[in-house]
Amino acid sequence: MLLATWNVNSIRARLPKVLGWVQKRRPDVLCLQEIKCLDEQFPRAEFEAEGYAVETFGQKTYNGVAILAREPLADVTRGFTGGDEGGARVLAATVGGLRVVNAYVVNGKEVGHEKYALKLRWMEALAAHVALELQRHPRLALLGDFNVTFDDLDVYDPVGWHEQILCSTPERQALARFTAAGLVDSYRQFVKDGGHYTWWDFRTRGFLGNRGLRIDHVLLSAEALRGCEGVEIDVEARKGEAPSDHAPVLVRLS
DNA sequence: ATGGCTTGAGTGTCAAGA
Repeated sequence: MLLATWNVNSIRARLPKVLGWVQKRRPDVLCLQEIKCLDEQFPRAEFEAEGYAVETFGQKTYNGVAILAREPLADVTRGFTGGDEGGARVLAATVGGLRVVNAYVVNGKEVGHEKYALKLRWMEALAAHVALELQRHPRLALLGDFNVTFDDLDVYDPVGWHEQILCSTPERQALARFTAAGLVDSYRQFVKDGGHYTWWDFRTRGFLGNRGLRIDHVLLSAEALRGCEGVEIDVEARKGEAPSDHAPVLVRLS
């Protein structure tokens, strides 16, 4: 099973890019973040025509997540207890015996901002939710845009980003709650060196100099990790006309 | 450089992203 996550920064603005990528890579499960539309505005028919089942949890203008899968999506849940404050950001479903939890973590704006406090609260509530999901579904993947780096290996300029948003100690501690609950950062099981990122700033043209951050993650339970054969950040998808500012992350599971 | 770029909303310019 090929499992993927991609913050597409508007599915309607990115439709040709995402459709072309799906045709090329044929992921079995694709989790999307920042679809930025209502459920009824999602280009469902275009993906169904490619053989995908589609579940969405959207809202007007901001946020919004979706799961596409080549097998039926069962036990679909939208949001979680304690997560309403952040908007439409978490969508879960079971596919092929794997519990898939698709998350778009609150950005937080800047350290100390009220949205930063919301981010930390929201992540704590999500950790509690995922712990419950893990009890019921030992084979689980929590994946998406976490808006947090694990450590300085995930940062192109650790001095410049020191204790800044996406890199602060409290955010990293909140991220560590997921690993403490038994989930593993699949990427680091395979890639031990730095310089591998999933997001690059539009404004500074960060992609040109690979000035990026690794903030999109695929976390796997021990049972799911046992079948993990490889990981990839598809930087090719960050190139070309009108790309998202994020690249997709893929994992191969047996 | 509270900037630079991109999107959505809505038709002038701001909010939000990370």
